[in-house]
Amino acid sequence: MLESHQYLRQFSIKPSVQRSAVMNFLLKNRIHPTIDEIYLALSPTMPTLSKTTVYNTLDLFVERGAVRALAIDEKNARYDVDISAHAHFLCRSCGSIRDIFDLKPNMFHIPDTTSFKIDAVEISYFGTCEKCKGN
Amino acid sequence: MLESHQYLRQFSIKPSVQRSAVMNFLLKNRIHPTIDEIYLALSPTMPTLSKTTVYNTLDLFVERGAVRALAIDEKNARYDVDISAHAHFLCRSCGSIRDIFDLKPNMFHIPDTTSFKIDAVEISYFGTCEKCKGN
DNA sequence: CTTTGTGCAAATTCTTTGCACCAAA
DNA sequence: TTTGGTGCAAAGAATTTGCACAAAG
Repeated sequence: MLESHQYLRQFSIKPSVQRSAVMNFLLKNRIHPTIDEIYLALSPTMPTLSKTTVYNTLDLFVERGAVRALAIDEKNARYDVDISAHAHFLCRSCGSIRDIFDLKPNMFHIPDTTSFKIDAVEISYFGTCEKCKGN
Repeated sequence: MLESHQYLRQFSIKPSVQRSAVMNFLLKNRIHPTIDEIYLALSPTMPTLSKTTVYNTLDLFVERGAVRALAIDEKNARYDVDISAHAHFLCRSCGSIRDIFDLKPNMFHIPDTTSFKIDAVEISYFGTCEKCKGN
């Protein structure tokens, strides 16, 4: 939890008990969780935690560049602490998301456009994960 | 409108007045519209049209492969009649979406994975469009 | 007739907002 | 104190569901 505390400072985020707990969860659980998953995971040990705070916290994290908000899941917002260039795979059946690191770096290249300005790329794959394939 | 009628048959979709109107709108307005935009555009000339029907219709179109549902916009579902391989650009400021066709075809290549099964790719760019750049 | 499609209203789900209280500097 | 953070309850927005009626074959 101390790690999370320090980690937040790197992004000029003032650590609070709640913020450190959320960041700690993100760092230890690389599952691209939804707001609800984060809330449900933390509320047992932090009974006073509110979902509003989880929303506020992640908005702040995204604004400060500490986490990426993913657009891959139409249903819920998903968050990723890994801000390096990589793609994602969403299982349509169970909704789990996994990282895809082994792509050519040029896939994440941002095209040079004169008319409009691109500042981010997101590469998403969809399909069925190994667990769901069997069913 | 007759075109839309024929177009739907290609995807084994039984044309109804509503379905043809929705498909006609999609074919003539390549703006990756939301459900609401489609509904608002059609309801003046089809006063009895309901939003439920627009939802049902697009679910059917997606299921039959006649349109693609885009995950690029966190707020609303967006639909694209162009099912060829291409990427999208979302303007964070005004929410407009434009097509990006000039990408290397290998960007849309689906990686061979043994464990899980990929069936679709989506490449999304984010930034500011020319109109919004000025403001 | 029988099956399929449509549309209303209600319900659900996710997210945002307003505001009062708490905590840290 | 004063500023910023938290959390409750209510509001808002997008989507889904249940069901009755209409249309098509």
